[in-house]
This record gives sequence, structure tokens and C-alpha cells, in this order.
Amino acid sequence: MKTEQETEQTAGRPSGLCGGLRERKKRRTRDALVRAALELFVAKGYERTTVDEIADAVDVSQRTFFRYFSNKEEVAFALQELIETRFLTEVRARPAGEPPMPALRRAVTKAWLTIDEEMKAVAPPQLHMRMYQIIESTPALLAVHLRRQQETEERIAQEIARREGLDIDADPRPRVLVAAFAGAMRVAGKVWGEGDDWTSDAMRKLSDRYLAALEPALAQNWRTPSGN
Amino acid sequence: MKTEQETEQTAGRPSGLCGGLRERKKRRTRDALVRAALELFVAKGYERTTVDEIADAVDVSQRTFFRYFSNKEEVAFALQELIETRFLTEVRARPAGEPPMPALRRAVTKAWLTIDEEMKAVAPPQLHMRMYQIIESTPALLAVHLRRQQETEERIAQEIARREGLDIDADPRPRVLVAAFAGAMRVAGKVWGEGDDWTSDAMRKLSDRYLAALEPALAQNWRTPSGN
DNA sequence: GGAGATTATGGCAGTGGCTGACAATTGACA
DNA sequence: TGTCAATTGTCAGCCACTGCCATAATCTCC
Repeated sequence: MKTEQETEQTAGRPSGLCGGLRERKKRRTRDALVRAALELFVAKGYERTTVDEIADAVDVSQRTFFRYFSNKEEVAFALQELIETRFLTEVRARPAGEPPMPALRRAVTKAWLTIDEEMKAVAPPQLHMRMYQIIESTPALLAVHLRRQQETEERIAQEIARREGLDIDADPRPRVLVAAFAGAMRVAGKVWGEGDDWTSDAMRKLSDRYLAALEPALAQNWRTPSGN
Repeated sequence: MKTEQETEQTAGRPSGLCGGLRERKKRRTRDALVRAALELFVAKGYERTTVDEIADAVDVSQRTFFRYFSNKEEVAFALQELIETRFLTEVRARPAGEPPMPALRRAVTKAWLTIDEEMKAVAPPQLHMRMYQIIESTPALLAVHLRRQQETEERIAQEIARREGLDIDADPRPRVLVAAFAGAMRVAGKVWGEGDDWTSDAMRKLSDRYLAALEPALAQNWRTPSGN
């Protein structure tokens, strides 16, 4: 028999309060693995860190590591997982009458209001931020990152189609809107990671700026200066 | 034992004709490796095909395979490489005065006019198409595919910025436009791969449709039916 | 056409990611 | 306390990938 291990994503609750000893222990090992991995990745780089080193740092076997994470990449995406989940939740919470684009923009703004707090549960924010830079600069991780984002895109597009009562395969607008939106967000995220202000407030401002640039960018005439 | 396919690709290729024996031989092994890899991937799936099998099929050592391709993934992207190069060339060839979005749209249309011919040089179109489906459905390949696309995006954005005389780091529009454009194209490509009409003509029509949906998708009001 | 410099290739040993199988251990619960 | 199920460690093994060195093929120049 299999125990479901997706149960513990209850946000905002400190680890170790719920469930029996067995589950608490599992959560602790998992968090410890993430933390050790992030520290090692930041210290030595992703490729120069071996799974054995991560496992040794937490004093478990390599085999156990692979029981918690299906591969070495996955352990690097703790923060991303959080962001994606949070954003999706906020989109689902938008009022039904709201048009698609404003709904997405407000969802992203609201999501970033709470992400700060949540990520502290596993590792210090500084660590997450450095990890984000490593993801952007390590080809293998960047590739996985983009794939994960695309999976989120699809879920969001489905939610938008549902809200608007559209057949997602017949009307191109849900997927195209979300693709454009995600593209602008990706550019914003990249600039954020390369800059020096790693507050969530800075991220919100960048999102706004790049999303606002979407319509002017599609316009024919670029002669009017804008954007900065 | 030895697979000899020296005859076909020397016909219409500038690259197959020039150079000494050494270079021609190198090109032949490379093409043979691509072809053998595609056939094996299509027949058995990407993950169930080992590099040893590909090398054996062409009668070279595994070590030689890795001298031609830096990893197993790379050999799967022959067609994509072609498309990206072609598209980039067409963008660079657009007249200077043309606004960014029309330039991109016309570049993609022109690119697909010649891709058919070019890809036949290495393997039959059918094989490339099946490979494309495998890329879209194999997580490891999809991830690499998206990263490659993003690299192309960056190059195109730089070209757009250059054309418009803008500083790409100061004005968000070049990257945002290209991100939105690429997003719509990606959705179109996915639909193309899932459909049954694999002509480049079909791809051009899908591109048109999804790019046309970009502006309506960003608009506030979706109540007016459109797109299909 | 042959000597010598270049370059492609093969073989081999070794590392690291990842998996299946099985046995030992630990927590849950009657 | 004893039984049952979940968790873990150990071990053997596959596969992607790399460095190293010897060999064989091509190229260059006389």
C-alpha cells in the first residue's frame, strides 16, 4: 500500500505540528534534504554537488534521497513549487465576473504578498534567491524550470477557459493570453534575478511594468518612447 | 554492418559538396547518426533507446557519438535547429522600416516556405514530424526544447532592439514582444503536432490564427466570439 | 610517392545519476 | 507485547558521459 505524500502542503503551518511521529519525521527529513541541497548548490554550484553529498549531509542513504525526490533537479525547485501553487490558488480565487487579464494581474500581485512568509518555513530567503539565480544560469535547471512553468501555464489556461465558459481547444484566446502573460512574467523574473533588489515588492513592480508593456509592444508604432 | 547512404544528400547540398574527404566523411557520419537516432527514437521511444544502440547502428563507438553530440538530447534536435536558424535568418532579412510585429509574422511565413526542402536532406519528413511529437511528449526533451526556444527568443529580441535602435535592457518592449510572439507560436506548434495535417502550409495557417488571437486575447472584453 | 604533422577514432577505466530487489528497522495499533 | 505496514539501508547493476592514450586515417609539403 502507498501512503499519499502530497498531504503536507498545508501552507502557513510550521512543520511538525500535524500527523503522527512517522509523518513528522518524513517532513523533517524532506526539509533537511532541501535545505542541505540548497546550501550545497549555492556553495559549490549545482553540477559540482553530488547526490551523495546531499544525502551524507542529512545522514541518510542516497537511495533515500531518491525516495523523496525523483531526481536531483527536483530538490532545487522548492521555492518555484511554492510560487506556482500560490499563484494558481490566487487565480482560482478571483471573482467570476473579472476579465481574464486583470484577473491574472491581480492574482500575481496578491500571490507575492504572502510568498515571503511561506518560503521562510524551509530555508532563509537569501538561500532561495541564490537558488533562483543558479536555476537561471544552469542549463539543465533552466530547462526543467521552463517545462514546469509551461505545465503551470496549461493549468492556468484551463482555469481561464472555465471562467469564461469557453472550450479551450476551440478558442485560442485562453492559451494565447496565458502564454503572452507568462512570457512577460518570465522576462520580469529574469530581470529581478539579475538585479539587486530581491524584495517581493520589487518583483511586483517589475511584473506591473512588463505586463503594462505587453500591449504597447504589440502595437505597430514604437516611435513613442515608453516603458522606462 | 556498414550503412551507406552517401548518395542522397550530396545532391542538393552546398555543405555536402565542399571540403576534402575528411570533412565529407564527418558530415556523412553525423547525418547517419541523426538518421539512426531518429529511427530508433521513433521505433522504441527516446528513453528506451541507448546511445550504444545508436552508435552500433552506424558502426561507430559510443565515444565517437559523444564527439559529434555533446549529449543524447542534442541528436534529437536536428529539425528544430533548422527551423530556428531559418527563422532567425528571415528576421534579419526583413526591410529596416517594417514594424516589429509584422516583421516577425512575415519572417515566420517565409521561413516555413523553405523548411520542407531543407529537412529532407537528413531524413524523411515523416520521421522529423514523429520526432517532434516525441519531443513534445518526453519531459526531458520538452525541457531542452523550451530552453533552446528561449535562447532563440533572446537572439530575436536583440535583433528587434537593434532594428528599432533601442537599448534592450532599458526598454522592455523587444523582449516582451518576442516573448508574447513566441508563446503564441509555441501554442500553434503544439496544436500542429497533435493534429493530423503535417504540411508546412498547415503550420503557416495555424501560426496566422494564433498570432491574430494575440491582441483580442489581451483585450478586456471576450464576449464577442472570435478565433474559430 | 613518401615522411611527418594533424585529426578522427576506438578502447578502457572511472564517475555520477538512478533503479530494482531484498533484508533490517522503526512506528502504528490492537 | 506482538503483529503489520511503512521506511530505510545495502548492494548490484544500467546508462549517460568524460579523460586518457594508442592507433589509424587523412592532409601537407617536398
